[in-house]
Amino acid sequence: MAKPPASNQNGFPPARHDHARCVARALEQAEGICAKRSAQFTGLRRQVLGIIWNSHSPIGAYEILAALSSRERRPAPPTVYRALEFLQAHGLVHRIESKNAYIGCAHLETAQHAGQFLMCRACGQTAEACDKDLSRAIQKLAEKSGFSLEEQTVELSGLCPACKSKNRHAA
Amino acid sequence: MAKPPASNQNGFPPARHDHARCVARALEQAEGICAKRSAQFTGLRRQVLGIIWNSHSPIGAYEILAALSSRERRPAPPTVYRALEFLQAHGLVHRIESKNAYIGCAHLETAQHAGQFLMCRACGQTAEACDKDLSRAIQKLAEKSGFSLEEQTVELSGLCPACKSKNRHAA
DNA sequence: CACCGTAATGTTATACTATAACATTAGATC
DNA sequence: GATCTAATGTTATAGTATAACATTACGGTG
Repeated sequence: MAKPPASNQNGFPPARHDHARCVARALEQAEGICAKRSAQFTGLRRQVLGIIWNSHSPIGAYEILAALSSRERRPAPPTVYRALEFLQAHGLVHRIESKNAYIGCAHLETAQHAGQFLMCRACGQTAEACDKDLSRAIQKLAEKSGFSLEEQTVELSGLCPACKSKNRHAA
Repeated sequence: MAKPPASNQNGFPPARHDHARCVARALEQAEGICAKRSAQFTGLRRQVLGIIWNSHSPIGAYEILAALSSRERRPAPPTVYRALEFLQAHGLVHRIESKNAYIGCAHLETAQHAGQFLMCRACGQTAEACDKDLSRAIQKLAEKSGFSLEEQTVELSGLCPACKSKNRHAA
């Protein structure tokens, strides 16, 4: 059994952690998930997922495109968007609507779920929460409104613990 | 004292309601709010707000631009985006991130607040909620994570009560 | 193994969303 | 009415996303 991913209880990764493990773990899990569904986890898709997992901050489609490019190879936008579509469909990445950007799913063990994101405006690091109480409150609001809930976007912006304390120490 | 805006308890406007009253009320309140802050509620800004309030569905910037255009007058995008910027800054409209679109604020009496939106995927109608329990759950999640919350995006998509019952009768 | 059909990727063009930078006009203040 | 600032106009361009069609790679079948 693989060790759990490096992260504090608060969902934000420690400032210094073995990030290679985060990436390797995500790719492994993705591979397993795709195999189970006989979905093709192709080289391109793996590469894009790797690029996305390169950091814990959401990354834009055109940044991915740039990372994918080299002297010999210069893919066009649809290449990236199609890979993203696949990865999103299988719950391997989430789209951050308020940033037009994409981030790797941090809860691959939880089948199809709507993410709740805590995004630091200073360092960009983004934690994915899966808060029961929050989910329940959303579900209740929907019920109360006679609304049949299908999808949800919950994106919270502010300062992560690390940047908050940095700020405090500064002026 | 003006009558409250037409709406069911669930936040969605009744299928048939005196929509002219919604618009008039929004414009009046906006006028008051701007006056209080000595912000200029110019003709253009009033016109854009009126276009946005023309329906209870979010509207895109370029749709607003089209509505603003005529044979004699054909404004450029910045005209609309600047008006939107002003209206957002004063809490008169909200941006719906997941749709790149804008909707009139339905809670002008509540000073600067983050909206919670219930968006019908069938008819587009969007209700703005201000759910205490949901807000509390979000705040709690932030605290638990040591996160200093500044802004939030909560956008729920699904079927509104009316479309839900229509769907049930069909099929 | 050769064939076929489908899924994936490549390629070109274009649509949609948003802003930078500078010019002009309109309003407030004195 | 001169002057200063806020608002709007104008031109150009950046950034995000998809449509449509061509080609390639892959899995199954005879």
